[in-house]
Amino acid sequence: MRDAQDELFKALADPTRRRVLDLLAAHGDLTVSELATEFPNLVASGISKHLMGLRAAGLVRSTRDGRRQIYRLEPEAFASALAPWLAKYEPYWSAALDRLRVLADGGEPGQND
Amino acid sequence: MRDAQDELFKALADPTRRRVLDLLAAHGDLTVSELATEFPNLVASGISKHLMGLRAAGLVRSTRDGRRQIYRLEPEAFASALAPWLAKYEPYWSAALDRLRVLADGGEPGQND
DNA sequence: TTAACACCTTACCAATGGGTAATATGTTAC
DNA sequence: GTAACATATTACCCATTGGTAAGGTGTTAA
Repeated sequence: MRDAQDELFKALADPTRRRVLDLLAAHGDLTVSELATEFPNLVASGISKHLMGLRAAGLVRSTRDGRRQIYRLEPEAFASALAPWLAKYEPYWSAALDRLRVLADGGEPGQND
Repeated sequence: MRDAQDELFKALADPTRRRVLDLLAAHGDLTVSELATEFPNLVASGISKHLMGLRAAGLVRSTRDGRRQIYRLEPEAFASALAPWLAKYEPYWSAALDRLRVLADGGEPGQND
């Protein structure tokens, strides 16, 4: 685990892991099985491996509940790895983000993507 | 080029490419040779390959000046791929970014990282 | 205590990716 | 025109990675 920023972007490189993070960000706590139902084209051990990766990167944390393992986002680690990089590029993304927010205010409510 | 967001995060996964983007964001226009001097442990064709990758992802653009190739950031593509993802996680990073900004105001001036 | 369950771990495979070396292409300088 | 230059392209190597399959560990239920 050399650099947190490195770990973060390596974790974000895979669409499955990004989706896992999305789900955890949206729903809070989720078990492995609950996550697995969102990836029907993937075998259980595949999910597990991705979760291990995210845990190794410090982006998620897991606790045990009986025979189930509950995963949740680790917001501080996530944010503290991301923020310095974001700060460098703020002039580039801030305007685009503002435009998105305006669209979201005027448009139909619901999930964005 | 299936998804712009996918291309973006795949491009950001490599530290060399992130550094190239950093340099372009900081200095504006740079030739391949100028970029190459920042990576003494890398052979010229290696840089070229990374630049091709960034160009394929639409994150940089290149123009010709005689026998030199000038690369620059493509801010709109960069921002428009990043913004929707950022919006989803805004609650997570915004506080950390605020803290960074406060530190930057009170601390010594210079490059952040 | 035995069976089903939830998840992890390991072994293995094919594909991708970052790196170099060598070769091509186009451009300025001589 | 020929040589040096700047960059791109190709071929190749090795490490990493995403995926599956199979087996292991601990836990609840019967």
